[in-house]
Formats: sequence, structure tokens, C-alpha cells
Amino acid sequence: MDTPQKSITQIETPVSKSRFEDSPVFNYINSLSPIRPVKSIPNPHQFSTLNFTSPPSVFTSPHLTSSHKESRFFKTHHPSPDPTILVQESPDDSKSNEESAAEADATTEFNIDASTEMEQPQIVKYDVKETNLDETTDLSLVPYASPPREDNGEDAPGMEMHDNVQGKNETPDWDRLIADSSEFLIFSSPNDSEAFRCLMMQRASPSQAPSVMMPTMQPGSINEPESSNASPYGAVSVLHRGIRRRCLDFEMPGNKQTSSENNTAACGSSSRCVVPSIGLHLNALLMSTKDCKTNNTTHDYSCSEKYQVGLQGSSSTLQETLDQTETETREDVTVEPTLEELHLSSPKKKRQLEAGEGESCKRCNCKKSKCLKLYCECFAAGVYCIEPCSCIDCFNKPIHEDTVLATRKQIESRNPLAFAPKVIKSSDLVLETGDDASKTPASARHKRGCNCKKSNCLKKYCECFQGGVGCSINCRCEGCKNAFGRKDGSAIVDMEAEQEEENETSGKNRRAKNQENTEVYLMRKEESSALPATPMSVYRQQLVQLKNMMPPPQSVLGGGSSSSGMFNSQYTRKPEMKSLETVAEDGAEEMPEILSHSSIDNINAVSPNGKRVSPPHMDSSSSGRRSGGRKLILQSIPTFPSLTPQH
DNA sequence: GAGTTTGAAACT
DNA sequence: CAGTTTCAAACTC
Repeated sequence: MDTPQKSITQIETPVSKSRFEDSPVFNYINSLSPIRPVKSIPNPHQFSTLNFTSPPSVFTSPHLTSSHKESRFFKTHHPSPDPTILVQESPDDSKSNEESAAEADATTEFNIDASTEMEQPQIVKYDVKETNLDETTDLSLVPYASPPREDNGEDAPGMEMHDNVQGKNETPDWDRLIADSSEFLIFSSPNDSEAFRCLMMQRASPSQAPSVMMPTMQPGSINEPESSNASPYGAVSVLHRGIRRRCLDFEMPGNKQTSSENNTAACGSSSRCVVPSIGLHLNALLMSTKDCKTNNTTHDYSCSEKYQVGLQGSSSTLQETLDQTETETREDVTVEPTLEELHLSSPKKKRQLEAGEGESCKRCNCKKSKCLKLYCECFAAGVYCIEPCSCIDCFNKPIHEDTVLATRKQIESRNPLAFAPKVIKSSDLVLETGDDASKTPASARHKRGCNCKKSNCLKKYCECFQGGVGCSINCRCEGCKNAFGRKDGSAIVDMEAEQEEENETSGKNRRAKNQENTEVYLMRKEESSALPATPMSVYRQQLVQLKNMMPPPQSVLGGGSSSSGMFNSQYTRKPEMKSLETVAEDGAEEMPEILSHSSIDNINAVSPNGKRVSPPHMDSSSSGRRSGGRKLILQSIPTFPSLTPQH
């Protein structure tokens, strides 16, 4: 420090400084600008110091990113030093890091924070929840997270440079920062969801105040970075990444068991499954509905509430998780979790539910694919197989996480959109395909289109039909009679007409199917009509319908997703914008959650694919439609992805 | 529950 | 990119 300063001073002083200081202009400038010559000298120092410090900061930020990356796929530890320090510094650090790293992200986050200090608590809460639920490491990922803090702590000089004018690189700033940060953290901590509490409790959190410590402490301070893996939490966090998230997320509260088996078992339990599935996939909706049946058959509304609660908790966690860590997972995924999955899952689930009992999660029946191919619904949906599955030689279990992730990556490398939602909203489609989207009543289309030859797009063999969307020019189907919209462009055909046609062709089976289809179709119609109306009402209707029969996935998505929030998952794999848009249309308040999911999907689509970036859509659409409070949340979401994007 | 049909996914 | 095979869900009986 000293040497550089000296050198600088020596150089500047003799030459320029003396001349300029004497000049009247210099005097005038001095009088005008708050910055005085004194600073000029110190500045160099700081600047130099900054240079020194800045490099660390730069490295640190990368570390953060790296940690995030790692956390996504592998749960890593956070090398965070002292949790306390990190916590304290977190706010400023985040800012500084973000500014240096990505101004845009920093600005957004910063703006959010600054604009809504009141809301910050909420945001923090979400973060905390997510982090808690999903991963401790994720917390670090959050701008506020500890990692930056450490760096900042040393990097403080860098901060000071900016601040030099105002204040200098004084430690007192740290105090303030700490105080401020503590406030944020405190807010978040109090907000902690019960799940988080449970985690904390289970974890036997370190002595420190949970609120502040929570984010960082889990990973770093108390437990060694590596410990994350060893510790159940670590395993959990790891599991949360990628596919596991769904089931694992739910497990958190109750189970600390990170063990994969336990997780799967947990999934077997309705409660767990429901929550996780919801978070990532619309499946949860079905699950929830089912649960409602079993548990609260009578009270639809209660179910809805329950569901919402679950969504909030899970969704928020999922969102952040996805956004922050999982952009990749995308799971576009996953996301996505996704409408598609929901659609698919719902019918299946319906059957399963009807046939079997209590399975809240998806089931598969894979015999040869080892549940490591898209043939497997569970795998395709980004969820682990669970007990109810009848699969043989299943590798889609937490135990084989590495294999699952590797396979996923492989598949994504082949087809980045493989885990993305198959059904996209019209707006997105419009961009891509053009008018077709608008034609369909559903206002959504299948991403790639179907290739039906014999089903006339009137059976669930048809992905378009299964997804509750009309066929489009992208479809290569033959004899398309899709009730949701024909390939030729004819808008939705009246179900009656369809039924008549179908009856003509073959009478028997159609009857039941048509009924189902009709129901689905009606559901969709209601949804479309109801969307403008209250999301809750729609949601309730859907729930009721679901209870009565299998809800078509689409319907679930539209109403349930909107109300509860589905995107997803995005996971994300990432669900595509459709879900987002639908959600936006449908529901106002809960949109954020949904968005989070959507974000996931988007993320998935974005990072892996790079092809379509749903987030922008989401942002634009969401921002335009949404109300302020939610908007903030949504905006915050996008920012996270930016931070974590790098792999 | 077993068998068939179907179309997506995977492979060549 | 097209054709073929594999696969598991959807469907039928």
C-alpha cells in the first residue's frame, strides 16, 4: 500500500501537481469541486489500492459465480470465511460486486432494494426461503450472499475508491454496511419460512443469530465448506440442484435426510411430493388437488390455499434456485418444470390416481430406459423416480445423481430444449412461427409440433392434444382434428362437431375419450374465459374439475399455474413463456411465484439453449401486466440469472 | 392385467 | 436430414 502510494505521489507531485496548483484555473477548480487536491493525492493511492484490491474482488466475484455453478450441479461449499463478516458486508458487497461484474444486474437488484426497502424483507424472505429450502449454497449466490462479502471485506478499498469522494476507505463504513446489511438480513431471517426454521432447528444451527447467519452460515462458517456435502443439508442442497429439486425441496422441512432414498421415499409421501412437484412442475397442482381430495375433499378453497402456501414456499425457493443456480438446469427446464409436464402428468396422474392411490408424484413404468431417457416421464419432467414408479433398473434416483445429471447434460447437449416445456405460449410462437398462435384458441402451441398419423390428434398420443393446445403449421400430423385447433388453421372446432366426426369414424371408444377430451376442452375454454377473471375462481373451478376428473394438463397450467404459479419450473427446464404468459394473464398476485418457475424454464432455455430466452419475455410481459409489488420480485428474478449464468 | 396401438425419442 | 428402431405411454380388450 505504502510503496505504491509513494511512488505515485512522487511521480505526480513533482511534475504536474506543482504547476497546476499554482495556476488560477486549478484554484478555481478546487473551489468548485468537492474534491480537493488532498484527495487527488490520496485517490491515486486508493486507486492503486483499488487496483490491488480490485483484482481480488474480481476474483472473488468469479469465485462466487463458480460457487454458484458448483452449487447448481454439485453442491459445493461456500468457501465463505466468516459468516458474520460476510453477512454484514453483504449488501454493499453485492452492490460493488455486481457493479463491477454486471452493472445491469446490480442496477436492477440495487434498484429493487433501494426502491422498495419495505419490500426488501419480502425479497429477502424469498431468498432465505429458497436458500434454506433449496440450498444453503444458493444463498451465497444471492447478491447479498456471503461470498462477495469476504471479497469485499478485503476489497473494501475498491468500494472506497468510489466512495473516496464522499468518505474514504474507512472501516467505519463497514460498520454502517454491517448495520445495514444486518438489517436486511435480519428482516430476511425473521421472515424465514417454517421450513427454513425446521432446517435450522435440525441443523442445530450455530450459535449465532440465525437470521444473519443463516445464509452464509450453513455453507461456510460453521460447517466447513466441504461439510456441505457431508452434512445432510449439503446433500439436500445438492439434490435441490437440477432434478432433485422438486422432491428434495419439500423434504427439507421435515426431512433432513439428504439421502436420496429418503428423498424418494419422502416423495412418496403426499405432502412432500406435492410441494416439490408444484415448485418445479405443475404436477404439483395435480398432486395438490389430489391431496386436497384425500385430505380436504370438501374444501376446494382450502385446498387452494394450501396449495398456494405450498407454492409460495416452494415456488419462491424454486424460483430463486432456478434463477440463481439453475439457470442452466434447466432445466429450461426444467424446467421446467413445465406446462408440458403438467399436462402430461395430469392425465397420467389422473389415471394413476384413479387406479392407485396416493401417489402424488409422477410415476413411470420404464423397463429398459433406466429412466435416463426422455421416454421416462419422470426424467423428462426433471424429477426423480419415486416409490410409486414401476420402473425397472431405475437410475433416476438421488443415489445416481451424478448419472442423472450427466445424462441430462448429454441430452441437453443434443437438444438444448429437450427439457424445456413443449408447449409454448402464443406470443412466443408468434415471434417464431407467426400468426398461427393467434389462431389457436389455446393461445399456445406445441414447441415442435406433433407428428401424428393415426390418432388424428384426438388422443393423448398427440402431444399437442395432450398439452391442450391446437396444432400448428409446425405440426406434421395427418388428418388433424385436434379439438383445440387444427393444423390447417381452423380455429377450435366445436366439440360436438368433433364428436360427430369421430363417432362417424369409430363409435365406441370415442365416447369415453370424447368425454374426456370435451372436458378438457371445456376446461381450457373456461380457463381462457376465466383467465381475465379472478385467478382464484378459475383455480377453484379447475380444482373442482380436477377432482371430478383428470384435468388436462393445460387446464391445470392455466388456472392452477396462474394462481399458484407454475412455470416451471421452469425448470424452468424451463417451461416456456407460455406458462409465464398464462400465469400473467390469469393471476395477478401469485404471479411472482409462477414467474419464478417460469424463470426456471426460461433459464433452462436460456443458458443451455441460448436459443430462446424466455426471461426477457417474462420480464416484458410480466412487467407490463403486473402490479408493482410483484413486479419488483419478478425483476429481481431476472437479475439472479444474470449473476449465476456463467457455468 | 395383458395385449395392442401410437408417436416421441433415440439411433443409424 | 431422413429412415428405422426403440421405448413407454395411451389405449383397448
